[in-house]
Amino acid sequence: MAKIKAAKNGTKKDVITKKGAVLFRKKGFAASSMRELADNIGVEASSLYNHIGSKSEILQSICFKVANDFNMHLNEVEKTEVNAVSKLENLIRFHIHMMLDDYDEVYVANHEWKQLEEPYLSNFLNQRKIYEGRLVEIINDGIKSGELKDINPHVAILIILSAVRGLEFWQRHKKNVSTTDLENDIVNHLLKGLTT
Amino acid sequence: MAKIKAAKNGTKKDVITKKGAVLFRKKGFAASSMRELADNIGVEASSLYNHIGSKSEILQSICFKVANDFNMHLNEVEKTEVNAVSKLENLIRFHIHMMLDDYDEVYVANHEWKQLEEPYLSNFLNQRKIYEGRLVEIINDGIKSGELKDINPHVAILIILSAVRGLEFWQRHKKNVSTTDLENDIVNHLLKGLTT
DNA sequence: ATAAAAAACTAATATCCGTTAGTTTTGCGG
DNA sequence: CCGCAAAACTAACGGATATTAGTTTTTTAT
Repeated sequence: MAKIKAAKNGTKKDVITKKGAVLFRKKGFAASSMRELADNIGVEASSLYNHIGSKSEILQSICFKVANDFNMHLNEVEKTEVNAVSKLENLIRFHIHMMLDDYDEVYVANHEWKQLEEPYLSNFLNQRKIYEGRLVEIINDGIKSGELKDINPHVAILIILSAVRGLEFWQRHKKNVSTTDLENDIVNHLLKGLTT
Repeated sequence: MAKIKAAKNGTKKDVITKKGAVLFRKKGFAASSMRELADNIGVEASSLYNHIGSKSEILQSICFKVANDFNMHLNEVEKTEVNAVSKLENLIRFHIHMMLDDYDEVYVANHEWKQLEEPYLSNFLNQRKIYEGRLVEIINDGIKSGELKDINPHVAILIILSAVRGLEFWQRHKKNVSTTDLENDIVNHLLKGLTT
């Protein structure tokens, strides 16, 4: 009946993946059915299989697209020749933008990666481990150069990544604060603290 | 066959709820089956219904027990007559302890509340909103008294709560850092910042 | 020891799930 | 306008799911 409308510069698989990200964010991957996803697109469930291989493949597309975006940006940051604090700030701002711009996809990658099947699960976790290791190295550089306090770099990364992830709760307050204010508040809090 | 062993000072429902928390944390609520939960306990799935009303009820027990623990502690903190920073530090340390001591339950309450059915879902979200509002008030007091920088209190709470939630990723590194060191690092980072 | 209560078991039901097969419709290039 | 490929449809599959009913076993209290 109704055909899947492919947005310009996007395949029909992309449409399914995007709608999947929205649905999986709202209800969770396991609690979302292919019939429900098809309904949201305006098509029968079986029709989806003309474009994708399986339900699991949708989740894979979402998770690895997000992981790749973060990896690519970190590559760029590492190339720049600035001090550690500048790199950190750059990364924090990128994470914030990803969280705000690709909300559904980032949310799903953060929350539903557990539902990935092997070997994708191991692959995903491994990529994350490596990513965090590279961030820890930046913190270590900052400590060596005296820019940063001598704290446990793993703890610092944990706090920074988690704090930014917390933006998933921000959708409610969106109206009251501008994105730039929000960004600056977060960077300031994480780098310079809360107390006077 | 094998009966459910009730731990001393706990009903059999408590045993099911605890095992449910572990299972739901590992696999997610929707992806966990009553048969699998029963297997973990060493019993047939139908036997569980002698002790609980439904699968959903297990999730409710977990989520509202956690919410209640946090509310009760906040009550105590609000009664104390100390400055805002002391209250904040107290709360941060409590969140850390809850995260480390009741890991499975807190994790499930944080991640699986979406699977609650109405009216429990609305009730849970409402409790959370009120809780965060009370935290915001503490931040506001701290700003008024000059203890805290003049930043958006909602953003501050967002960052603090999220950073502490990030401890769910800590289980891997547990071995390398003592709990007290971890606690102090987090409090310091959140209150005093990362830069020198 | 025995009766009552608690909690286990087996078996079954209706529903929903992802996915496949086979068929029909749609839309574009010639 | 025809033919072919893409993509929709209907129907069905086998399997898993939460839950119930009915029965038997186990524990508890007298």
